[in-house]
Amino acid sequence: MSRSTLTDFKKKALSKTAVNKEYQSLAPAYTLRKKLIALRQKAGLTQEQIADVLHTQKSNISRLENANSLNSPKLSTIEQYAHAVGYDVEIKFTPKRAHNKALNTDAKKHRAG
Amino acid sequence: MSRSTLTDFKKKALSKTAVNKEYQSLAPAYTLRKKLIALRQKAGLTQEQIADVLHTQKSNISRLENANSLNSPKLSTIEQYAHAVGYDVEIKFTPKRAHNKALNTDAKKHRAG
DNA sequence: TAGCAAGTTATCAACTATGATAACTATGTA
DNA sequence: TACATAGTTATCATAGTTGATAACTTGCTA
Repeated sequence: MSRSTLTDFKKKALSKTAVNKEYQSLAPAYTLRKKLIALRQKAGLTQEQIADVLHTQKSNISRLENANSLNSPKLSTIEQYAHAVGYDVEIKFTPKRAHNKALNTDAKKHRAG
Repeated sequence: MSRSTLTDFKKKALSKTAVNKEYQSLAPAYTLRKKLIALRQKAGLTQEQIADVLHTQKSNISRLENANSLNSPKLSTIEQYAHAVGYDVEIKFTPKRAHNKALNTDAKKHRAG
């Protein structure tokens, strides 16, 4: 296992230009969901507890935190989740980084896990 | 007229807890749209030019920048817009500020127009 | 006046995120 | 073993965003 699977996934994802575009939008989604989970655990809440606060179901919270990344949540959904955990949401715009160069993580001897 | 209308709106909005919740979500939406417009103008692009890049229509761009604030865009939509203008999107979570206190703008002798 | 560019608003169809329910896995505990 | 908790996944209906077209306003220019 290890990283050959991930490498293959990247190659496939980058093979087509259209898919490449979608792949690029995966990174922010990933970091978002990791942030959501981190905030919730930091608040010491379960998915079900957040679901109760937001008057929804724990399955929906799970989907938001851990989706296929094929869907993109609404901004209001993120805000509601954030409020339930005690945070406000701010959208920051940073100058766009280089294109596909940034994806050559494997060539950099993979320092990060 | 002048600000009595706005005051009434706030009172109405704050009268019910449910509506209060929606009202609070207006501020982030406002700042977001202002940011979007600022970024576009900074890039020297028109709504139609962005629409072309994203393969959509200028009316949709206008709606995104200047909606009733009754709708909440998808995160991917914001990201696509940002990319068209040369920016990446990052979602920041800041500890939630105080609740309704911040809404007592009228009591502060309304310094802003 | 006419014409053009930029942006807004309204409308409807198509797409998709969300709400809700249920069944499932994994873990811990008695 | 049984039971409970936490989280995941699948499914469908509903709600809401987006796509697309058209008509409109405003400002600028000839």
